[in-house]
Amino acid sequence: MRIGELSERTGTARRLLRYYEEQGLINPSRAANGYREYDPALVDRVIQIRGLLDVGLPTRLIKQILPCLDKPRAIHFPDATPEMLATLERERDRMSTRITVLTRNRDAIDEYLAEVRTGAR
Amino acid sequence: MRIGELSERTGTARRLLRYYEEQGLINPSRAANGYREYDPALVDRVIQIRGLLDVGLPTRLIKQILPCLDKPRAIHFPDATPEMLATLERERDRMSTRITVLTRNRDAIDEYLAEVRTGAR
DNA sequence: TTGCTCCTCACGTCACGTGAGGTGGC
DNA sequence: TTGCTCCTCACGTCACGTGAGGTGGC
Repeated sequence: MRIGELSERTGTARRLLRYYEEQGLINPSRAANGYREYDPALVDRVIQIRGLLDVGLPTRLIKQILPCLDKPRAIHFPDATPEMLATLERERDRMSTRITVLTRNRDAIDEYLAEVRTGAR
Repeated sequence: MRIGELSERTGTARRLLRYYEEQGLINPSRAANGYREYDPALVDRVIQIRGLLDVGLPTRLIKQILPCLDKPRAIHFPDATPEMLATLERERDRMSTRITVLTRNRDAIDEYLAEVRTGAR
């Protein structure tokens, strides 16, 4: 598929799809006219990239981590160096912390909204 | 307290505390020698700011939302315009989405780590 | 031709990081 | 004086946003 379709299917700006390519996270081929051609499998990949960026991981790290998270996983076991595993563990813990903080903030806003609604009117 | 202590207590770089001040999110007073003086209540406030930035809210929006989230809440009911409430609702929903995505990613990494550990050695 | 998508620069933005160069208090 | 914290610029970075100016296919 071309960049427009991938953009729609992943909810990601075209500019960013080109940026991720520039950073080496995806590698679309080119049609004869120069248009980028994306494999359908890249839909999931882009969504995953977005998720990891969302966590705060830099593209440099995502580039290293992505192959580990591909399936079938067993094939990629040898790819995982002890350093990579340590990094993943640290990041997983940071993600857990972020989930906690996010949830707390979300609930605070939610509570506030509930109070306003019962309080007013 | 001074900037160093606030930095340590909130896990926030000094540079960022000055940045948040520049953006109008906090307003420390000044000692005679020019040093910033922070009220202890700002510890919670800074943590909350970090949480909201973490969600992806821009400082401009946080500046508007913060007073609504202060306690005691009842006092601030009149502050909440319908527009603000709509904004808060949208952001709360976006936060929920982010929590879901984050949790899914965290679990994917967690699963991978578990598989590697039982698979290897 | 019109209207769509695609392309490549390339500058702007926002929340940061990082240092230079200097001051005040123990 | 030494060593700490604080100060104000001010440039750099990274993941974006936004447009200019141009091309290809229905």
